[in-house]
Amino acid sequence: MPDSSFREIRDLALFSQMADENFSALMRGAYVQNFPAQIELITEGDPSDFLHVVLSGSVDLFSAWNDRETSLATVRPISTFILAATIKDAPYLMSARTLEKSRIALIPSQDVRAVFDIDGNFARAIVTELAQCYRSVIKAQKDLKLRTSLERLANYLLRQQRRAGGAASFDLDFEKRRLASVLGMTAENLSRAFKGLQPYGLEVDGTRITVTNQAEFERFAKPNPLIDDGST
Amino acid sequence: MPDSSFREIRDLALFSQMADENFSALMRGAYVQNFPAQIELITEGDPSDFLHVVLSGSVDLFSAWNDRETSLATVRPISTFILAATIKDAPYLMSARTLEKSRIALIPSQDVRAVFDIDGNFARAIVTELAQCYRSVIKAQKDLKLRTSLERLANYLLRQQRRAGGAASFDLDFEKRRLASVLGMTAENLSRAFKGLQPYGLEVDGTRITVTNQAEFERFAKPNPLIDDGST
DNA sequence: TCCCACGATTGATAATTGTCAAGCCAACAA
DNA sequence: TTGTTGGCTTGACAATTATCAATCGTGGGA
Repeated sequence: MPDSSFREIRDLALFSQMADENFSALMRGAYVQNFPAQIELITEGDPSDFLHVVLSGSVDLFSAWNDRETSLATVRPISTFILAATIKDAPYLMSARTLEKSRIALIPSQDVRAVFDIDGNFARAIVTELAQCYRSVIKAQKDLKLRTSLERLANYLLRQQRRAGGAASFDLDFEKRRLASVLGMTAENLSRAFKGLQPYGLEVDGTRITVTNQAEFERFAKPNPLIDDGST
Repeated sequence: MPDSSFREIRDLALFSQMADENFSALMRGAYVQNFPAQIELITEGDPSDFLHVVLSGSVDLFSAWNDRETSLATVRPISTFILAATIKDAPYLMSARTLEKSRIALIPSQDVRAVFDIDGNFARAIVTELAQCYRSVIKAQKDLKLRTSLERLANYLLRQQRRAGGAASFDLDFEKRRLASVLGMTAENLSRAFKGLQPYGLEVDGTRITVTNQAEFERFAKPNPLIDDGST
């Protein structure tokens, strides 16, 4: 594994506090690979052989049942995914595919579990990471169960606006069909939802979004830190 | 804290492997309390002062937004809740209320975090617990996004049937209005959903459920271990 | 015993969301 | 340039789900 990737991973909160020798042990069995877009990295139900770290690009976590499919999350650099499956030595609950050309580090799950057993700092870092993940999913759950699709879209846009720096105009960071899936609706419905938000101060031009009336838009969206704040 | 409660808690996977002295330290600040039914134990948004352990009775975890409310989970003995908030020292994402007369142990979050920092076994146990919780929520998410309400109900009934021992007849373990909320639908819809499942081999008499045609019912429900299995 | 409270059910209706088919448009390759 | 592809949009329609109002039934409490 090249030194630069090594450094990037070491700097992750998950790995930064562990003992040098344990980190080295983890990296010995690890390797970095470049994947083109639209490659299925893992398939739900498979045993969790590797902990994955997205170094560049982006990865879609999705799941299918009975001919239906839904996106559950997007993983962006630098972060890991399927940590829970790795720790529990349980099958993946989600499939993963690259959204674009991506560089991914693969760390054998076995090694992760072994180091987890002997390195308290690593174990504690994992706790923090898992607690964070858990709370994110709970928020997503509340978003889904408490809001209509129009409200989910409005709040998604506010979150995206904030991530993009807070300006009135910003770009969507992925294609609308996937956004629809993430928000739990069809692409057609998303299209109509964008229209439905215009009366509340939204303008859409392709992938370019402009909030023309921030106050009115927020009055409609009613964002809530216990659902929409990424940090807590 | 009475010895019996002490023992029950000690036997939980979360606490069973930690050092005696650390467990004692945790228990010193803890106390057990009896609550009547319908008491709000915690409120979302509040700081997480205590890790809760349900010793008897049951607790509903729910959340509200914009005058709507939804049940996210039910906690039954013997298990803990709001572990993630405690660990992260972050506000509760859900409110909790007793569904019936319940005995709850309260362990100061501060103590939990302190012991977590010094006891590797405790930290590892927390990881396992959090990973389990995380995967449960992911399954719930998939259930919500991939299935219609009829399908969610059918699969819920199959899970409940299994929990109850697998016999064709079994009882619902809580009132229908709450079941509706858990399944993400209205009580009226649930009522109709029960009717809608009759053609697939289901009989309902009040709280008594009978699967009259197991094969046909499962053919409709299409249960999937990656959504419906509690263990993995 | 009767009455009340409360959850469950039902019917009527409306809102929301999904499905299907067609058309639009920009990107891209021949 | 032309043709093709794929994503996005639109319209018409159907299915699903929610809302509102009324009723039913059961289990306490007076």
